[in-house]
Amino acid sequence: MTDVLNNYNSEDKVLLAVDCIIFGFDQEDLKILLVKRDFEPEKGKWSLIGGFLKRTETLDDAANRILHHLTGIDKIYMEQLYNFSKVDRDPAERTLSVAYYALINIEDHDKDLIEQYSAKWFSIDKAPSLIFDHDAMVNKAILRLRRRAISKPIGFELLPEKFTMRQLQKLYESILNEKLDKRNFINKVNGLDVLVKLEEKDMSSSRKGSYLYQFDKEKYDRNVEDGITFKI
Amino acid sequence: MTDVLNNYNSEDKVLLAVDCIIFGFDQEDLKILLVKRDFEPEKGKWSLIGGFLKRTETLDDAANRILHHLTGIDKIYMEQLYNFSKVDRDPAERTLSVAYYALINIEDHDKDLIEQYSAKWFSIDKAPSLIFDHDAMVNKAILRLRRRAISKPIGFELLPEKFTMRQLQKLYESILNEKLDKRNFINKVNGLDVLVKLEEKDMSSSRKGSYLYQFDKEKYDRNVEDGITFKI
DNA sequence: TTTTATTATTGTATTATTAACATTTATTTT
DNA sequence: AAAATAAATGTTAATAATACAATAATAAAA
Repeated sequence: MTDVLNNYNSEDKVLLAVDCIIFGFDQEDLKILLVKRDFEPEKGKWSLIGGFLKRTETLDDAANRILHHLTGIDKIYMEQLYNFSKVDRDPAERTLSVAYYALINIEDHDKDLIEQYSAKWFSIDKAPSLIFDHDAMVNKAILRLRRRAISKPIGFELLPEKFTMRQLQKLYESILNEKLDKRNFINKVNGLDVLVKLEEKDMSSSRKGSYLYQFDKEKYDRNVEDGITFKI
Repeated sequence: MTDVLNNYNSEDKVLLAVDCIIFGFDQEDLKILLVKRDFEPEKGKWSLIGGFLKRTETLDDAANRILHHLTGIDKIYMEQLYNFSKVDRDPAERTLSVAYYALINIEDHDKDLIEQYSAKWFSIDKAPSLIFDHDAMVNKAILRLRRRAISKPIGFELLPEKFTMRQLQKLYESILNEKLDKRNFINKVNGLDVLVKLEEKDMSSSRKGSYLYQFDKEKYDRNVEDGITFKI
């Protein structure tokens, strides 16, 4: 690159990390996926799944590549969260990090495979403290997740294909970190008209059994567009 | 830095730009501040106010430094918007850009000084098309601004210290890009209990004159905390 | 001084949404 | 047959949002 085309030459270049906050849900708790870091600095400590941006890829690409490389998880939808840029956030070298977050259904992904990569699921409130500013990243991601959960129905990503109302409610309760009223929750969800009630019942939780529901992608897209609120 | 301390050495480094979407309001239109780019590539075209991150500063610092350097505007609150990372977004060299946005009161800042730096205010819908992906940045910023405007009262930043209800309504109408009902707007705003009504009147707009209002910072902080909605 | 023109100010009735709240039903186990 | 368990269901009250138009204050013009 010559000086004729640009005068960027005197500008500083930096390392750009991408760190992923992967949320999962196991019918009880909201969880995040962490890895034991296998290189210096902070080798051996728990951290978010992360890596470095390559010159030839977008941040979205990098996030997916890194997640795949460290967990085997493939092609999930991640959303950019924030750029963390404290000058000494990584003691080894000036590095900025772009945090990404995603929601996945724990069951959809091979647990053994994930553990084999030495990644591990932790309940949000039982997670170890993390390297660098990763705790701050997780906190920010939780806030974002909460805002998202009340502006549109979440569930597609975190629940199995078929789920009970109770499961959906538990998911919401763990995201919002508060108890919700059963009847109001169901009324609200039904009002959104994005679910189909199946004939099928889930018998695992009670004698009576509870109906299973499914998201209806078409209805979802038709009805959810304009930022409905889900405050319950 | 030695290999013992880290193994980042083989990682790519990139240029990181910071581009600022500066919103202003002149009692009529929502505006953005643009500059004529004075270096290659795309020299002479209109662009957002931008520059490069230095190794020794945070992104927030860089945004403020760049804004100050190009417009003389100092120490305003800017918020990080998004990191734009298309591989060929800058044809000259692999560069990512972190967009920041801010709201300022046009009158508060020396217009001549700003123009002297060859920066210029443009109404949102009359702005020229911009270099690279800057139009996409502006669009994203407008969406963010809209969401912010309905989740908490905006005005502090964009209006003069004393303003009329009509001005505040005009501001909202230009952000949301829709007509609002006078009476409902006023009722809603008064319901928030963040303004103080002054004795003083603004006589410039009518024979009757209209009362001036001021934001009450304390009330604002007390009442606005928990994400009230401003949907009107 | 009266009239006219202009913009500001104000309130109510209706509708929609949210919140609070407890009983009955289906089924299996004892 | 009784007991135990979790699921399913609806109403009322409170609050918030919306639609809507007449009156008041003043300066300028006649």
